[in-house]
Amino acid sequence: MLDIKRIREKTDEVREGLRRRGADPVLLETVLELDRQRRALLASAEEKKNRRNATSKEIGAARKRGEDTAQVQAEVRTLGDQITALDEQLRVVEADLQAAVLRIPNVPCATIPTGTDAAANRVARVEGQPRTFSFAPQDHVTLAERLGIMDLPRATRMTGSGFPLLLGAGARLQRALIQYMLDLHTQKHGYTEMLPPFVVNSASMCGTGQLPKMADDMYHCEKDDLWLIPTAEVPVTNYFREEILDRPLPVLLTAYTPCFRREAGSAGKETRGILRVHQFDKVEMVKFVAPETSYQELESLLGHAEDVLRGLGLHYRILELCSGDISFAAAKCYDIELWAPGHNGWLEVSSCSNFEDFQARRANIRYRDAEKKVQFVHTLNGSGVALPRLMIALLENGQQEDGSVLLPPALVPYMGGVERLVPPGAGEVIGGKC
RNA sequence: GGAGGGAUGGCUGAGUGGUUUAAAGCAUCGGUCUUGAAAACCGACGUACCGCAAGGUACCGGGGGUUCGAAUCCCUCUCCCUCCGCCA
Repeated sequence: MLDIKRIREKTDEVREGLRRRGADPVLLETVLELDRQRRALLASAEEKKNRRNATSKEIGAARKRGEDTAQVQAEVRTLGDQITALDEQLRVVEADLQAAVLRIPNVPCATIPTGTDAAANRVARVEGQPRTFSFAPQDHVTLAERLGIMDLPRATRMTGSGFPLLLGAGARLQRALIQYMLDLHTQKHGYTEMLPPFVVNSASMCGTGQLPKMADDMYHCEKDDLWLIPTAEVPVTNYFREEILDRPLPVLLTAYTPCFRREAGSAGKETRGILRVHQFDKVEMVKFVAPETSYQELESLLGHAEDVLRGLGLHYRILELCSGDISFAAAKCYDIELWAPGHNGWLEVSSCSNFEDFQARRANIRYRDAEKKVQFVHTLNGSGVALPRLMIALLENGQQEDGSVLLPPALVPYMGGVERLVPPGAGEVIGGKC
C-alpha cells in the first residue's frame, strides 16, 4: 500500500511510476478525490465532536451544582445526530478510499528497466556453462517416466491435473533438496527456519498484497474463510503483522512450504509434466530490514538464492525485471532462470524482490529507528528456490545416455550416499530404485 | 461441540457512567549527584489521523448499541484460560 501522504504530496512521482507499470491511471484520480472528501468530512466531524465533548463535560459539572440541563442536553443530542450522519458518510468514503488504495500497485524503483512485458527484462548476468551433449537430451517427463519417480496419471485421477506425485527416489530427491536448501540458508546465510501454517486468513493475504487482486488465483476454504498459501512469503511475512519489532534488524527467516496456485487463466500454457502445477514445494527467504539498507539486502538475498544453484553446479541467468513485469507489490525484482536442456529453454526458479514499505504498510510492520522513532520496515523475499523446475533442471542436466541421472555431489549426503538415479530393473512394478 | 472465567499502555496491574486528556509499580531514556557505576532524587516516556500552527479527534481485544457523556452498561464476534466430550 502506498502512503496516502505520498500520493497526495508527490502525486506526479506516483503517477509516473504507475504509468511505467501500465497501471490504470483512473485509480489514482479516484484516490485523490476520495482523500479530499475524507479530509473535509473529518474536519467537520471532529469540530462537532470537540463541541460535544466540551459541552458534555459542562453538563456533568452543572448537574453536580444541581442545575437543570435538559435544554443543553437536547442541543447536544441534535449535535450527536449530526455527528452520526457525518461519521456514516466518513465510513463510506474511508472504505472506498481504502479499497482503492489497496488496488494501487507499488511504484517501481527508478533504476529498473521500463517496459510493458517480459520482452523488456534485462539479462543482468549469465552464470556457468550449458552442458554439451553427445546424444539428444530428453525432457523431464521422459526421464522421470523411465526412472519411475513420478506418477502424473494416477495423481490426475486422484485429484486433478496439475497436482504432481513423486515416488521412490523422486520423493526422496525432493526431500533431499528441501533439506539441502534449508541447511544452506540457516547454517551459511544466517536465516532462522520457520515451519508456518499452510493456510492463512484474509487479513494476512491482504498484508502481503495477494488480496484483493489475486483472489481468483488462490484456493479458498469458504466455510472457514481461509486461504491456501500460494507462497511461504505470506505466512512468514505476516509473522510480524501489527507489530512494532523490538529486535535488531535485519530479521532473516526461511521456510519450506507447499504452495497452492489455481493458475487461473493459464490453461494450456507450458503445462507438460511439472513445469506449471497447482501444488509445488518451495523454500522461501524473507527479510525484514531497515529502509536505508533494503537495496543492498536485495543483492545479498539474490546471492543466497544463487548459492543454492551454484552448489548444485547449475547453469543459470539473472533477469532484472522491467516496470511492466514486476509483481503488484514489488519495487524491484530479479528472476533467476535455470537452463533446462531437454526443455531447451530457461526455467524461472526464483524471484527476489524488494517491496520497500509497501507490504509493511499493509501489514503494519514497524520498528524503532536509532532515534526511537517508529517507522515501517522494508520487506524482501526470494525463492531459495522453487522445487519442480529445479527438479526438471537436475534431471535434464544430469541425464546420461543410458537413461540414468547423475546427481550433484552436494546432494549425495542428503540422498544417503546415492550418486545416480537409475531406471528400475525388469520385473519391478514401481520404480524409483537407486 | 458443551459449560464457566478472562482480554486495560513494553510488562505487572487499578479502575462498574462525568477533571480517566487511564492510578500505581516495573522497564526504558534524559538530568542531578559520583573518579566511574549503583542507589537516591528530578524529569520524560503510547499509536494513528486532521491541521501552516495553536490545537483537535480516535483508540482500554474487534464490531455494533444505549446515553448529553462509555474502559465502565447492553448485544455480537474473535482469541486466551479451566473443566467435560470427541479426536491424530
